[in-house]
Order: sequence, then C-alpha cells, then structure tokens
Amino acid sequence: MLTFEIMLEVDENKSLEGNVELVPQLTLDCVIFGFHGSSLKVLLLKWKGTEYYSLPGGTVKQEESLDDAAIRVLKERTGLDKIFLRQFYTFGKVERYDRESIRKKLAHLVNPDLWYKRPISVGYYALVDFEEVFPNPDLLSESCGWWDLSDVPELLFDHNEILEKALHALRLELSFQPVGLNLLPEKFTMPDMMRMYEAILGKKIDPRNFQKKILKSGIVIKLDEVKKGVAHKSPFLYKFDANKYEEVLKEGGLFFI
Amino acid sequence: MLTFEIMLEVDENKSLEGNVELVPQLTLDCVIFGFHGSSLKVLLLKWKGTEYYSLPGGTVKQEESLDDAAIRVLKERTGLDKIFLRQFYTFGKVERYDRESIRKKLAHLVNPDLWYKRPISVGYYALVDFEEVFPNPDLLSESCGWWDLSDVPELLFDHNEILEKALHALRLELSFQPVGLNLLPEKFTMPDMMRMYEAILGKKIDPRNFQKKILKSGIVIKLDEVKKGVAHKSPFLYKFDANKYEEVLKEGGLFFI
DNA sequence: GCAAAAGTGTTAACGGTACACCCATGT
DNA sequence: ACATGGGTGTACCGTTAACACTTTTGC
Repeated sequence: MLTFEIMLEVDENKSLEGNVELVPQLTLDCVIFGFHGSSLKVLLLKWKGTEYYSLPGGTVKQEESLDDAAIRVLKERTGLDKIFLRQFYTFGKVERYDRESIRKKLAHLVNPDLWYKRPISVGYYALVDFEEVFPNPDLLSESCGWWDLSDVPELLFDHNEILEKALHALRLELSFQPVGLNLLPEKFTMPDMMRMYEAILGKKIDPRNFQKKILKSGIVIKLDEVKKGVAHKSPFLYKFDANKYEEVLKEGGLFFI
Repeated sequence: MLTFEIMLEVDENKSLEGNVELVPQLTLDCVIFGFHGSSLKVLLLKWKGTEYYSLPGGTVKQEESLDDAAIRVLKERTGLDKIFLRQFYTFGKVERYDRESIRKKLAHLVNPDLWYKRPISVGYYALVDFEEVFPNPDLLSESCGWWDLSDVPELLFDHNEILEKALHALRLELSFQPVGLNLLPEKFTMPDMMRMYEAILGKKIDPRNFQKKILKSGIVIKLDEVKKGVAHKSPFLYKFDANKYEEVLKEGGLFFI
C-alpha cells in the first residue's frame, strides 16, 4: 500500500523471519464496505499519534498472488476468512499524492530514509457482513473502525480517490455481483435490503415495486419468522436462495432494481 | 509485459540512452480491438523465427504513469495517437504460465539468463478504427496483424486468458463507453453499427428494432450520403453526435440494445 | 434477371412506474 | 393512544420483441 510500509515490512521480515521478499514498489489498498442501519460503511485506520486516516493496505510477497495478498490483509483487518473480494483498479500515476506532505505527517512513525520509489497500488474492494467483523488495527495504526460513507474525512495519500473509484466500481457491478449476499446478514428484512440498494445507488426506491421485483426474481426465500425486538411492526425475515441468485446474475443481472 | 522484455529494454537502454529505469517486475499487456466486416479483430504479434503469437506489451518506466506506458505501446504498434484506452485488470498470480515452456520456445530470441522474477501485468484494452491502423511489429516480432476473434490461435504466456478477460470487460462496459465512436470509422452505415454490436455481444439483432432504438436515442446523425461502390443496395451513412452520445451514456447508458 | 443486402411499420405482451392506506408493535 | 415503520394491489403507460416484404444495386 505505502512505500514506507514496504520498507517497514522488509525491516520486520529481516529481523523476524529472515528474508521474505516483497515485490518492489507494488502495494495493495483495500476498500472494505459494510452495511448497517441505512448506510454504507467503510473501514478506516487511524494512524498512531495522529488524527490522520487511511484505507487498510499491504504489500505483496514474491511467492504470493495479488489475490492472496488481498485476502491476507482483509483477514488481518476484519478477522474474516471467506470474503467477497474484487480487484477494481490499479493506481499507477507517477505522483499519486504529495509525498513531502505525507512524509512530514508521518515522520514520527516512519523513518524518512525508508521512503523510496513511487508505489503502484492495486485496489480491491471487499463486501462484508458488518455484524461479523471485528476491526483490528495494524502496527502503525491505533484504531480501525467503521465510517459512514458520507462522513469519511480527508484521507492520507490518494485514498479518497481510491475510495471514490471503488464506490463507482461497486455501483457498476451491483447488478452482476452478489452484493446483497455479502453485505447483508444471513437473515434480513425486505426493508433492510431495500435500504442497502438505496445506500449504494444513492436514491430512493418505492418499497412496493422493490418487493415485487425481488420476489418475482426468486432470489430470496421468505422465512417463517419475523424480526423481534424492533420498534413498530415486526418485519418478515428472508434469506437468499444462493443458487437462484447466482443464476439470475448470470442470466442478465438484476438491472431492474 | 514479459519478464525478458524488461531485461531486453534495460539492456537497450543501457547501451542506447544510459539508465532509464523501469519499474521492476511490472509489465503491460494491450488487447487492441478493431472491427471490420462482420467481426471483431485483435492485433497479435508473431515472434521472430517462430509460429508463436502473443498480445503486444511493454514495460513501465519509473517516470511514467501506467496510462502513459500503455499509450506509448499503443502508439508504437498502431501508429495512432489518440486512442481509447481502458485499464481492465491486473494479472498477479505467482505462476501465470509455464515459464519453462516459454523459455524453451523463445530461447533463440532471449537469453535465458535474462529471465528472473515473476512478472505482474496490467491489462489494457484499446478500441481503434481498423481503417486507420498501420500495424507495426516490435523488435522481437516479425509481424503484427489483425486476427479475427474467432480464429485466435493459442497464444504465448497467459495471453488467451488476458484476451478473454478483456473481451468480458468490453462487453460489460459496452453500454457505458463510447464503443461505437471508437471502433467505427467517422462515417458508417446502420448495418455496420449493428454488426459491431452483434460481434461484441455474440448474438443476432433485429435490424428494424435496432434502427428504431438508435435513432430514438439521438446518438447518430443521418448524412445526405450513401455508401457507394458496394454490391447491392447502397446504405445511408451516419455519423455520431458526440455530445448527445456522451450524454446518453452518462444518463443510464445504452442498455436497451 | 438474379442474388444479396438495405430499408421500413404494426401489433401484442410485458414490465415499469406511480400512487395511498391499513396494520402491528413498542413506548 | 400514538408514533413509527412495515406491508400490500391496481391501473396506466411506455418499451420491447416479434414479424416479412419491397427496393436497390452490382454482376
């Protein structure tokens, strides 16, 4: 993810386990999306001793595929094993951000001598079940937590741009990828699912039409349960019919939402 | 693109212009699509003294963005300056292909000592006007030419897989990107455009419905000319209304084709 | 004149959208 | 009891898909 992280890990590796080699100048950034309440959330790291935030990221080992590296990072930050992951873009401008300013902001954490050539970063986004994640900071961060998409602060590096692009990719792929299956808990209500679509698309949806379409598509199964303990009328619970969901996505997608 | 190309260019650069540095292990592969007759075409290189083919590719200089590197490769192979280019995937498996077999196949061209660490390749696809391209081989290839998509032979490296993925990306983005504007010549006929869609989507389209939809969308302007010198009835010529095209793509895309 | 491709209109079915009221629950 | 969100049906309209014959041109 970051040039100095490369260096840091090299350093660690040298002292800890010998010479695990990294692919030079190549890093990863992960945009981890969750859904809760009525909004999309994203996992951010807060850097030690600062008020600065960034996306979680990492490096790529020589004997590790890009996907495996992303899986490793995701597991470290979320505790989750089986994660829905998509590579969405590789960021390769020469000056992705103002390096001098980053160097100053993080001088107390990273030895400035460890900075070197321009990093190229492969972007992944992940969809996770908010309820099952236990956010876990890395060595250079003091906390790792969920942020509402609309409250995301200015981030370090070019991470605001990366987040933008991830969101754009998510929207484009919304009709072809099993987004609901990965963002929602196993049992969910129709209004939950609708709010998820509203949060991603950024627009209001008519609940009657939404329900009609979803039910007609056959991707969900209505359970003989209602959600208890919520104020107001208890909503029915549903779960996905994974096979049917996959089939519908293959045969043209869920465009009609 | 290829590990030994990295080495070769380093070598060239050393002798030719000093020490232009390359980003290590990072390469580019370009899938250049054209359209002619009734089919999609792709530009392939034939390696000197062999019957082996591959996609055109290249390396990334330290002071050059990924996009600029792709633009450079595209210009070298096609002679074109302003090309529609999209990054679609970064290939990062540890063993992307059988290196030993490649090494043998190309031993007469590349010194085996020059092979080293596993390459990671950023994939771009390009859309070009078939008529305006003058294919131009590189240093290691004896020819560079168009291949019908359905006749593409087995390619070196993992290039069949890369081509597959590029085609998949093209299909996904067909409704959001100005594909027609880039693949078709400035003046084109309605059946040309229809055949282009048929070639990309791999299915037949009803010409009456197609014409109705395209005309209603307003993205093309009918010219006061017909295409002459063709057998049979002379078809009318059209050109794109670039502004309207862009507007339609932004406002939801050309899904209805 | 013949073969091959271009050009063109209507209809029926379907799917999308707009819209409002009652119900169940917790407080 | 009241406030809040959940649940549900209908009607209109627009879009899509199916379908076939005539025209023009080069050979």
